[in-house]
Amino acid sequence: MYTLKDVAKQAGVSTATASRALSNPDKVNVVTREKVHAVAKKLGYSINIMARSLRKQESKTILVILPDIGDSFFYEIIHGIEAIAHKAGYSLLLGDARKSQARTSSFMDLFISRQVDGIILLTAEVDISSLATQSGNREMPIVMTSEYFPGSPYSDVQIENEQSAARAVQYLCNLGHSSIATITGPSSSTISFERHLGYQLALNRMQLPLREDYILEGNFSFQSGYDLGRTLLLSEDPPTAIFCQNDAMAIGVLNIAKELNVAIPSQLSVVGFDNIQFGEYCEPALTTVQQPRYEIGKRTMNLLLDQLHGNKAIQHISFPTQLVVRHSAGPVPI
Amino acid sequence: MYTLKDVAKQAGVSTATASRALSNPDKVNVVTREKVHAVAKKLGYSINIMARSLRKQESKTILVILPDIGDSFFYEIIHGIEAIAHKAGYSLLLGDARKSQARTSSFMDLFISRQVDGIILLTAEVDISSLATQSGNREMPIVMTSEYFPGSPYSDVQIENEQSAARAVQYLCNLGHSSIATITGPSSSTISFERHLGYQLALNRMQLPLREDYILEGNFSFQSGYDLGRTLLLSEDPPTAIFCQNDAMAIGVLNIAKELNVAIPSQLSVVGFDNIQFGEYCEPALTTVQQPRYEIGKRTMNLLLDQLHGNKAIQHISFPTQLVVRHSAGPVPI
DNA sequence: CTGAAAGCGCTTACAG
DNA sequence: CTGAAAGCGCTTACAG
Repeated sequence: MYTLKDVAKQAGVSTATASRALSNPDKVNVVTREKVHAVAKKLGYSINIMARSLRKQESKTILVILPDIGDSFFYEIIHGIEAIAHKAGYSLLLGDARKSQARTSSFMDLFISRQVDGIILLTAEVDISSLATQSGNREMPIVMTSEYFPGSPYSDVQIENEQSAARAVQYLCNLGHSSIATITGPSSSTISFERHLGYQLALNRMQLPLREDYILEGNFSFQSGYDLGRTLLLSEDPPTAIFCQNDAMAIGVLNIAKELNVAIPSQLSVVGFDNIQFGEYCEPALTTVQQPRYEIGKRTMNLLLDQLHGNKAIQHISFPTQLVVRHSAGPVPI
Repeated sequence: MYTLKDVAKQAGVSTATASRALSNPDKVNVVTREKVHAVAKKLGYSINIMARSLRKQESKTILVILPDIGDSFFYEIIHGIEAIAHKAGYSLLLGDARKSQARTSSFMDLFISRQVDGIILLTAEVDISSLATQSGNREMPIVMTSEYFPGSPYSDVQIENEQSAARAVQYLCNLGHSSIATITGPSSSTISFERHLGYQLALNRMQLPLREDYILEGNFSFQSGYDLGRTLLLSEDPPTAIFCQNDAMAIGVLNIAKELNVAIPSQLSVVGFDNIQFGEYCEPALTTVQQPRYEIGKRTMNLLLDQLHGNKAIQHISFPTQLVVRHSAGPVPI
């Protein structure tokens, strides 16, 4: 393993010059520069970025905190983040929120403080105040996406949750449904709250009553969709349509419906939210709401970059969505 | 942001002692130690690991290279790796192989050299020789899993691919099938090769002929299963069963079968491999081969730890699997 | 355009 | 048990 010192010596220059030749080419005479480059290449020299980071007091690393590293919903977002980050010379460090919580001492504590120049939060399930404290009053650039805090002091990029949900429910109304139930996310989730607002809005617009027994709180998991779907289908007055606040729950509903021999979409219509890959391969393929996840990721990282470059203004961005009509929703049964 | 120097000063000791109190508690007088700890806590001090890494010449970081960061197949393995790594004080850095390839200069080049104490390869799609060169003859501890090179110079942990595939195909035979096709992975894949050996073995055992037209090469993607499934189903003499070398392709077959109105399992039996989460929610639920992914991940990291601790012996570990019988395979149609 | 020197925040022989 | 000092591999004012 060669160091800058080796390169400098072989090139017959000081380490200062070698460093400049490699990192600030135009501050160095062209012939010197080329000599250094040649030697570096010959030796297979590669910089020790820990040393550089230590010296420059920046890690060129972004911490991305996800709710669950196993949930594929986030990957397109991450790819978007990565695309921009890479162009700007930043690397990504992926952190699992559940662990971060538990490991206040080791994980957060360690990473937050110095290893990381900024943070992207894909979850609201972090102790944001401890996060602030940990970073020792040094203001850590933070951007949230996918989830956020109401009245958040951080920039965030979201989708139009309310309108999107309203449009999905409206779609069911247009198919003739008037008994439309909903399975929401956990009450702690802001986006769930907003999507539920959309559900209410659509019903309102159609002058349909809000029925308590048609509003069930899930937790965004397949299992909760399955369980609550059963509750709805076995109730005295089952709905003819269910709007699920995410696809995993919608797929859960599809499964329990199948089990109970409730035909979809002829007897029950189901609409999801997110457009995860699997929804396309469901039986029947899931009608759902598509978010521009890659774009969201890119935008999120760009916002963070802004902050990293000293722009303090906090921004709230909202992307529109699209209803993806497939085969899990149809006309109301007669 | 406080440094060790601040802690030392406030505690009235040298930085050497402060450092020892924090990292090597028993090398320090108990009262001194506690004073240091108290100050550290009061100040919210957290170590700058870049400085430590630079000084100790170790990063306490493991690079995990995956074929595709979006493929959820790998997450349980990663969780297993993480569990052991964390206990041993290591962090994980996730790398996407496609990018690593393309970015020989930035990604690999940078990470391989010093940021990382060891590497876990979940793919064979890396230029292993460049990897060796990049690491500058310093022998980098490497363990492979999920995929490997035949006659690999690295330790690896695998599953019994051949036996597992043979058992799956045997299961189809036992259901009365004799027209059993297979959709394999790419020919460059060692595990695909082994699974195919298992297919051949089972057919052989049952004295069934190997038909060239029943052996199609896919690439482990949903789409290839879909496409090749169509080829098989529309052929003159379609098989009554298809063994797919992974679940994504099996689900592709399920979908095209549905489209072509081929009933599963009454007209066509399908068996997959891997037991990805989605297979359980398919219609019908997928019969497949279950690998102990979490255990595999743990074992892999343990092997790497061995090497990190100086144990040079290379080991090849093989885990058994289990056939998960669900509803995508049934008796041969009469 | 180039170099000597200081310093980023740690750890660790070496003395005492 | 404790401290002074060197050093990990860089970068960057400061001089020249």
